[in-house]
Amino acid sequence: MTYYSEHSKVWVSVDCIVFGFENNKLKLLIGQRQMDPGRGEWSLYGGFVGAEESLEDAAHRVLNHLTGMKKVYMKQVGAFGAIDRDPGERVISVAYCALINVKDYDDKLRKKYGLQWVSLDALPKLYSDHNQMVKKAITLLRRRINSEPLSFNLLPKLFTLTQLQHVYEAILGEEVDKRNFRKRIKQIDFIESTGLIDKVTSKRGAALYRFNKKMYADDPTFRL
Amino acid sequence: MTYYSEHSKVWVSVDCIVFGFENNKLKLLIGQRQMDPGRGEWSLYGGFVGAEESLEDAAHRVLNHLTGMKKVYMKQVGAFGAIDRDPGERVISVAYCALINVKDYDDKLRKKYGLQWVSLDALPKLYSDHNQMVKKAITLLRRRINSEPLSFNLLPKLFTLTQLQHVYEAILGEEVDKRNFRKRIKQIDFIESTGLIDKVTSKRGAALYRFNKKMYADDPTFRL
DNA sequence: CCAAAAGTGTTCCGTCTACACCCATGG
DNA sequence: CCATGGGTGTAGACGGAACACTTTTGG
Repeated sequence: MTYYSEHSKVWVSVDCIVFGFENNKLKLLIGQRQMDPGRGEWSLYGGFVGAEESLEDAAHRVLNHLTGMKKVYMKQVGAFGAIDRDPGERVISVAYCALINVKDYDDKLRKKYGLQWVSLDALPKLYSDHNQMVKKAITLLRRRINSEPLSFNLLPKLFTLTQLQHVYEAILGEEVDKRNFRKRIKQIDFIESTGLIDKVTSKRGAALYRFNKKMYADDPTFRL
Repeated sequence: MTYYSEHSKVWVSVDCIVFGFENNKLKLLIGQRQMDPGRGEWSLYGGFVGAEESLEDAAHRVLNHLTGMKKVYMKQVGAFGAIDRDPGERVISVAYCALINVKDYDDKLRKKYGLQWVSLDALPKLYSDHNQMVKKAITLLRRRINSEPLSFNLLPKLFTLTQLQHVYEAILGEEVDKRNFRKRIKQIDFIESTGLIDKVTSKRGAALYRFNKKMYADDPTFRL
């Protein structure tokens, strides 16, 4: 197959931009590089794409390796291919954005890999072009949060409306009016009230809601 | 650098999704593959990414080679990396979307490469996953046309409001109210009327407008 | 003189926004 | 009993959508 062999191959990696939500803040999972080049620098977690796996598979493999979690929401952010983006060799990287519920994530695994949840407003300089990747991921999140049910991925299965509102505020970076927010939520029938009451976060108790996936699949219309 | 060499490299290509606007229709530039695998199938035009060029550079190189045009509007659509997406070898491809003014494109070059402008509603089955790429590109276009000044790339420097409206209708796939459209355009100060009149497309004559790039750069706010 | 495209305002309706007070309970 | 977070409605502003006729001129 000489047609292909005239051309050169390159390394391709995936980098995972893992967002979580904690203390009413949007957080990013980063670690310090254990290898050269860039040993010690803050970095997203990534991995090379194998010869026998798709980009999506590679991204899920890396994330699963890190967190033990499967079926996580992931979306491609884009391919990053500047020649010298990696200080070692020429590597093209495809960034993927994942949204996880921090509570579902085994903290022992987090510590095992030396990873940290860092608040987005306090994000340090990251390795290579990883800051760019994060920036693009946030732009995408902001653009999509009003037309796709993303936010539930950052919350437990059962959540209160106040929690949900805080997720929106964290992603949009601005405050939201409580009454207007709840008014709109009520019009969305796949966000349904379970009869349950959460007594942990408030004395009075707050109604617990959940995202009805099937109902959404039947009529995937979402406008917030 | 054993850290890298443990992993396998892959071929990476770019594919250009070239949109044009003609006869009030959005058109796509495609050709028939001249090489195996897939010889004779309709296809986007692509090329391998060289060891010494960035993804953007590769996309521009391919487009420039095809059309002779430089400084064309291009935007990354995404990376496509299913294992068997290319029937020959494992190739990961990054799709780029370009918007060009058909009139600026030398038709001799088009014929030289055997390319055709095909209306989007009559798009044939394309090679590999190219239909998916096109679909994603259109989704992106639709989403962005109201928040970014894309449409001017499909028109000559001077254009009439009716032409501009037709571009919107072609991209959105639905009719637009003339009076409402013009009302909104008037509020955008970087779409400015030159004093000129176009007598080609109408007997009465229509005012020619242009996109003032500098004015937009000063205040890049765009809401249509 | 007529066909063909350019150009022009107003009204209505629905949506978004701003805004303040009572409720229930644990400590 | 009080501090804390949960829960509720309305009025006014704004923006988008619907809608029809006059103008110009080349052929």
